[in-house]
Amino acid sequence: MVNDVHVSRSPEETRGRILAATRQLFAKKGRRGTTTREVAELAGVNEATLFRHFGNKDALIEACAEHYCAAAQLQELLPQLSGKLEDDLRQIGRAIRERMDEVRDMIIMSLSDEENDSTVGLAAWRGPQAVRQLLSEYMARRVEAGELAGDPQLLARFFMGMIFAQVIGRKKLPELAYSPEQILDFQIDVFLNGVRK
Amino acid sequence: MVNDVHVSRSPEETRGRILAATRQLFAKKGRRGTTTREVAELAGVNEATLFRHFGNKDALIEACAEHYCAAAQLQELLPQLSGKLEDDLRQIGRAIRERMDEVRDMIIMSLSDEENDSTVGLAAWRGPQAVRQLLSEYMARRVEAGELAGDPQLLARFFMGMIFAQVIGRKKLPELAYSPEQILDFQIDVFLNGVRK
DNA sequence: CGGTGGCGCAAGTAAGTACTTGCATTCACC
DNA sequence: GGTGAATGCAAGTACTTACTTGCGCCACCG
Repeated sequence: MVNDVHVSRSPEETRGRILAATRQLFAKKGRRGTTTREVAELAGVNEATLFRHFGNKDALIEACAEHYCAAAQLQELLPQLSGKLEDDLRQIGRAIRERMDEVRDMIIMSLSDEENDSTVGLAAWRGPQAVRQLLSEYMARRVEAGELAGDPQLLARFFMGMIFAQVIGRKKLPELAYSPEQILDFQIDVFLNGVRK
Repeated sequence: MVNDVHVSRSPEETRGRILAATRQLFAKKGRRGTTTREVAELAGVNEATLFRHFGNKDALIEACAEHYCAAAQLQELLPQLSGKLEDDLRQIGRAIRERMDEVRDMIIMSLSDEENDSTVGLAAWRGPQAVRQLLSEYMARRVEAGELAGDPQLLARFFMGMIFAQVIGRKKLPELAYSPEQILDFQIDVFLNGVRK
């Protein structure tokens, strides 16, 4: 017996562990800063196994981006909204924030990616893009109903930008004494009512 | 004569060219993705010269961060504001946007930096942090004057977040048919008046 | 005019890294 | 119980990269 840790792991599980480790490390150290050895070690597999699964490093990155950047589930959320604007926006905002939190690593990674049209870059932004499209349509409906004013595209972008800034900046700027939910409330409030007394 | 390009360049100029090249490449490819050879080539100097100036790669990065992340000049702007809230905010917003545009590369680089307390990370965020502090104080004054409502810290963070999202997302999301100035106008407008009709 | 300091150039070193290979081991399933 | 697929393991290859070194060239300054 060479290695005791050989306890009935399916190839799918192994694959998943490698992908998880890849995501984790790439987010911290970038595509070139991460070595296949590190990934294998963190995943608890042998480096050779990694290559047997994915062929080469680029394919691993591609698989990782594909795996973690599935289409957004906002589409499922939209039909079941209450109809009350403020509640809707809060639910949408929460969904977007959670989604962005999940792919935060990938987004940051894609920001500093050298090729602008790389697989990672495209995959990481596909989710947000789809969300923005849906959000634009939602805003357009609300504008048409006379509840909002302005260009729906701009409104959607602004709305997502608010959340984006919070998700990205959270780790770098000193912590505020507010929970994410409180901040979301504040954002919705400003978005809807403005700050002028 | 081995190399014709030896025409009276001061050491300071050489140093500056290396720093500029460093910034440019690091922004695109990250700290590990960039090689000293590339930097030297882009700067038009020999690789050995680079090491003679900075010693090693880390010191080069440090010098680069230090060089391009001097304290913000918002402090100079504040005293000469008109006093009219909307105009003030527009001027402040413009200054912040321009400043963030300048250090955008460094910020992105610091986002994906492995060590959270690295020199680069700290230096790149020093500017924004200082700005946020000043902005908080400005907001506090306006709240005290009864012109704004809410926690000044939150207001400042929100304000900067708006601009941050625009600066960062500009290159990745499909272009909008608005100029940066128009978008700033829109942002100020939303910030001040809200979007509810 | 002589020296000194900044630089180019070429070659080299040591370490890291992507990726391969051959073999032993274990587990699942027939 | 035997077979095959998935994996661990160790060693190795070819390449890149940070960094060094020794040398000669040239501009400038006294």
